[in-house]
Amino acid sequence: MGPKRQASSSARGVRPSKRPASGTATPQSIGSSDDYSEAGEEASESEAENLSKAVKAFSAESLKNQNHENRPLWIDAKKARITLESFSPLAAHAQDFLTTIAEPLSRPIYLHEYALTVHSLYAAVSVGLVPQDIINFLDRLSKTPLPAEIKKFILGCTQAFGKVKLVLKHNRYFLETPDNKVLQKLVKDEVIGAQRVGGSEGIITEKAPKLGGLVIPGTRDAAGMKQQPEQQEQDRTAAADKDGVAKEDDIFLTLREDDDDDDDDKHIHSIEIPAGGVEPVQKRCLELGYPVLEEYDFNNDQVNANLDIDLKPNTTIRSYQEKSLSKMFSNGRARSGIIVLPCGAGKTLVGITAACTIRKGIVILCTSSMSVVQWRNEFLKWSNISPNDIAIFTSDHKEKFSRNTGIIVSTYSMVTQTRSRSYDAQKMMDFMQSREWGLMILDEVHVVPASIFRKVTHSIATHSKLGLTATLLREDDKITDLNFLIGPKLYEANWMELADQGHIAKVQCAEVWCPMTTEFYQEYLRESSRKRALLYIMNPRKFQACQFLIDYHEKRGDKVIVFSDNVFALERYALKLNKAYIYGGTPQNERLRILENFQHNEQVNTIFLSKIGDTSLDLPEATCLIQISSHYGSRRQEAQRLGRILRAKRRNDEGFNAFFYSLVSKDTQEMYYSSKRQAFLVDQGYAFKVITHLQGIENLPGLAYASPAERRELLQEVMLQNETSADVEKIDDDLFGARSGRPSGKGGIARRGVKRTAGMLSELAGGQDMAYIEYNKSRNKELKGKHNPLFKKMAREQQRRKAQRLDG
DNA sequence: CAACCGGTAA
DNA sequence: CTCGTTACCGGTTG
Repeated sequence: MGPKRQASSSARGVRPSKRPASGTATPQSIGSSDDYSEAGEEASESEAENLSKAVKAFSAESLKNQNHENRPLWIDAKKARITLESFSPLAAHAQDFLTTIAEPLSRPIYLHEYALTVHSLYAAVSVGLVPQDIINFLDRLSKTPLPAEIKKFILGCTQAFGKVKLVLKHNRYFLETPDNKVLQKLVKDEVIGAQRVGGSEGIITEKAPKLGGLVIPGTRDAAGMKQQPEQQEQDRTAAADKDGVAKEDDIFLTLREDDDDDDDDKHIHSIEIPAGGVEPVQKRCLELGYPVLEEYDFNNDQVNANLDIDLKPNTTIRSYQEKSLSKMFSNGRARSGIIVLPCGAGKTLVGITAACTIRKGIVILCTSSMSVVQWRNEFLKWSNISPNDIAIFTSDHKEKFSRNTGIIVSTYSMVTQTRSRSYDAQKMMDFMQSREWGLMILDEVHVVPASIFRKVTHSIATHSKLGLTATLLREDDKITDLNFLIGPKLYEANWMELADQGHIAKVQCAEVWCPMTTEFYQEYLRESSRKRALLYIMNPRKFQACQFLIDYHEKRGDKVIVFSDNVFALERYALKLNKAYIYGGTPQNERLRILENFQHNEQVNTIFLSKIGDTSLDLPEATCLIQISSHYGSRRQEAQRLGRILRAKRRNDEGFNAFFYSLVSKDTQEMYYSSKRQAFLVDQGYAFKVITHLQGIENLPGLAYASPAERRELLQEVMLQNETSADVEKIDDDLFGARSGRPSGKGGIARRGVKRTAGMLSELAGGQDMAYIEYNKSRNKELKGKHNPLFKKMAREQQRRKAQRLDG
């Protein structure tokens, strides 16, 4: 807030007497903006004066003049926050604009809140907006005159943005700017000056290129309106006419005139930079306040071979996908940046369309080998690319495309491997590093720390980068550098809006409060934090709620997924309810079998998943999701999980077509985490209903843990589980310190015998473990067929897990 | 020899 | 703070 306070006090000194003539009818009586925003601290202003001003300002007459329903914005100058009345007739347009220039904070039903930040403005400028446009637009839509601080803020942080671009032309890097003064300044800088090619004489001046007609495949323009390709260039106009609302175009059109003004006599000044100097120069420019935009003039790239790829003729992309792509390609070049779309909204297709637009060599990086395969399949499904031109590069699959250019799909870990590589992998990496790529698609940007991207961008030369993600947030701050490592956020979709348009499912979210049973709560109060978690997860009332909900939704014909982060709880729940479950230790083929059954077998309507389901598991359609334990306060996980049911669109006629339950034990830590986790979804506009009692739960036949005796037994098991791990922990600390050599499967058992104190208890716990392996079989076996060494294998798995549990 | 499994480090 | 994942290596099998 520091700088902003300063800005406001200096604004008071200057005190602009009049709003700029923006041609609107807002009366001046409302007072200048700084009066308005500083009413609290300006002691000299008398209450009466303020009051009379306010009365005048809000009189029927002046409200009519202000045309206030066409002014849906409230702007808080001090916090740089913008509030949008989403019920306004102009809301749709305003929203497009706001998501471009500001960070959406919270978008519930009626009022949307946005924050103007340095980053958001950077992103806005990088998609081609001019600061004055931003100001004019805000001024046009704001209910009150645009505060001078905001104006100052916008101009202050955008004047240097977007001025400098890094362009790769004919295989050479150029630092490019329309402002010669800026370039002179940069050249004088010692770091940048030392890097440039051609000494002090090397400033190149040329006429700015006219925007070339570019058609993004899959859009309406591509389908038949090729005579007017310019329409595509300005996403604002595109957005305006796409929605079929032609009324309010005047705002956009007036802005556009300013834009097109003197395109003809603009010049571009540039210096050349060697490939090795890109990183230091980029860094230095950032320090100097001139963040470098990366753009790829792929249409004029004669050096790299063209890739033979196009979307299949009958594929059309959805409006928001088009919108996001138009931000990327709006000036006929490819901008690097990040596109944020909810899961199930077709991120892959956006990537594919981008690839079909650029049509050069392409690298795609994913988090798991599963999604590598998926990406390849999607490419074959949506585009006409020849299967020979798209190669997979993972540990167990090392292909090359047959012709001189193509697509490589790989994983982050494959590319950033620092340890020794296998011979084939090394050869493949050499190949990737030896050539130049047109586009690099970075999937699931949010799960990868910035350091990985740094490595990736260092090792592979690419003209442009496109990051894709559903939730651009992490609990740690490893994501912050992304703005400059990949590029600014180009587009962020509003989940609610997509749901309303029927692109993703409408979800009813509920938090179910389960009271702790007295016995469990007693122990909960006594125990330390580590054991507490198990107690509130294994709370019998929660179990019952889970059982009830599964029963209820299965009867409705829903497919139910139950999530539990805690593997112990996962096993216990699944076994008790006789459902199949998948966790990390479940072998690959078994996973597939279970998922297959879940998808097609009428008898299997519920599966239990560990954290494995968050990513890297291609879940079939589910319509109900129950969460019984989760990872502390991770908003990302919550969002990711919700995303798992967004694809479901069956039964569209009803109000909701998907359900999301979060089971929480009342009066425990879980309540706190839960509220933290929900923050993101609430900001996206999801309303969480709290359910304190599930109607009819008492009458459910076969309700588990209905008798005190059963509950006591469960408690005993849980406590035993606790003591086991706790004891081992202590002993480990005493004997070996934090990390001792890890014993392999058999060794673990042998070692257990050595530790006397733990021995007895582990033995007991072990026995119980075995008991539910048996149980488990009964269900998982039905699903998978008779003869199988799987039993042995699973038993081994269990042993291994147990050994690990004992170890750490 | 290719495909697959199990173990380990990160 | 635990869980899950991947790459790589070496061994077995058809």
